[in-house]
Amino acid sequence: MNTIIPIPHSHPSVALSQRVSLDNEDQSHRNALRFDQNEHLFFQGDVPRGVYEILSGTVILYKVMADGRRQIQSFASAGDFLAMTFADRHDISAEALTEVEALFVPRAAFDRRLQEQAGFRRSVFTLISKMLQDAHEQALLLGRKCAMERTASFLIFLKERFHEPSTGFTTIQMSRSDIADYLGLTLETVSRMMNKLKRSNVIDLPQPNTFRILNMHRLLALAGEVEDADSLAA
Amino acid sequence: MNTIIPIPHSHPSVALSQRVSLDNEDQSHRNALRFDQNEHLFFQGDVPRGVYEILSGTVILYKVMADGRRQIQSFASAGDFLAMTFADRHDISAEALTEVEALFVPRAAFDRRLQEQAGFRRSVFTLISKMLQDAHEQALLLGRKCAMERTASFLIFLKERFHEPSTGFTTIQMSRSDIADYLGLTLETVSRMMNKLKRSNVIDLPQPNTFRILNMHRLLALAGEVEDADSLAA
DNA sequence: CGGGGCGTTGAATTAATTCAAGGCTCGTGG
DNA sequence: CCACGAGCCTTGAATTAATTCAACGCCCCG
Repeated sequence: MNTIIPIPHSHPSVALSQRVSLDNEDQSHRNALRFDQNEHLFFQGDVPRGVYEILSGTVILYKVMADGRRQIQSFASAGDFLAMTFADRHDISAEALTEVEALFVPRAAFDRRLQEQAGFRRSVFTLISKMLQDAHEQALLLGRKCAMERTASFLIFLKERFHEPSTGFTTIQMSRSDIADYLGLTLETVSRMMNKLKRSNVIDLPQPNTFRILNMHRLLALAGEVEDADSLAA
Repeated sequence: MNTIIPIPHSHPSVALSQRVSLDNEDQSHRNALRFDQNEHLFFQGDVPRGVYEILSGTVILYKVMADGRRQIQSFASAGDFLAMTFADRHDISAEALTEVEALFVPRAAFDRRLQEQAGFRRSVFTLISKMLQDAHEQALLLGRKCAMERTASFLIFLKERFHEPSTGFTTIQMSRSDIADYLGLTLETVSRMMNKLKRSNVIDLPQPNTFRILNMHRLLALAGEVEDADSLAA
């Protein structure tokens, strides 16, 4: 999962061979699909055929450049719709970070629901509004925040999204390399920032993929969300 | 226009006092509005009341952090819809870069058109798809491209959007500071990159705000759009 | 003529990357 | 059962891309 994707734009044959689950499309529309970890739901460059509604698991959406540099756009999980595009090609790839269950809704059926169900249309619009706002927030992070601010912001995001009340901890589902490609940093920098937060007792990080926020106020300040001066960002 | 905005979230009273044009809202719905250069259509934090359809001019959409750092999200011009959000607050501010004419459509009227006109709904969805794709492209630029690649990408974007066939040149409507806040760089770096492109005859830059692409192939390579090795990026 | 706003350029500084080495964990096979 | 290797993660040192700080030039307007 952590290696550079060698094929920026999948050739149709390649894409098909890797997406065995999509064979189900033809058997029955609005089908439940299963994707293994690291399997792709679709590739940048593919022709969109319908919308995926995630039922369980986590998907990463990303873009790659010709030389392999990767930018992860977002993480999608239960309740999210993917590929709600009217473009003739997917501009991003979608890869299962964990095992994923999804509902596939062909474009025509999706269109019909938009037409006929006002409530559905409203919730889709709300979802898209949220996606755009997230994209704005991400642009601010990538364009204007330093490494520590990005990392702190990310940990807050993770907690809001993946916190497990039972243990009080949050599991980091993705590798340092994935985090780096989401935050526009290198994996070494991500590691350094996280361990710096650990050493300064802002977070508890018993394992590389499990953490707990010890000082939320401080973390918010470090994330640049509060008008607080020099905490320990430098 | 180039100074840091001192008020990240406008207080309602402040926002109203600056948006005199909005007084028209109550006189007649679906009203044509005029905004002077540097006037705001709305502020980050305002309650959205409807959608703006740009008829002429250019608008910048941006976010500011508590300490004044600014990230410009996008430029909107004729045909674009702004504030198509279902959130209860604007997450970004919209400022007229030039004199702007816009149509204001109250949210209820916009909803109705969405419900009743399939063609309108489709074109709105297509527009939103495009906005999301642009946001993805921007995230890739901000997260993974170096200063020269960002600058080259921006010049190509400007040309596609603002090229004037009559003169063969493209006018740069915004300041170096605006460009920097769009590209996640400093204004000095933007200036350096542009003049480097000028010195190497990739572009013609007779005035700071007017340019013409002399070597598109080279510029595309520098933008990271082509699998080309070391052009002169460094 | 003077001054403000923008843009350019150089020099010093710094934040983040790159390169390199080593450590931990887990699964597999001897 | 332990050894070994692969895959991640961490950490340090050197390097570099971009920023910061500073000065200056240009152009337009009062």
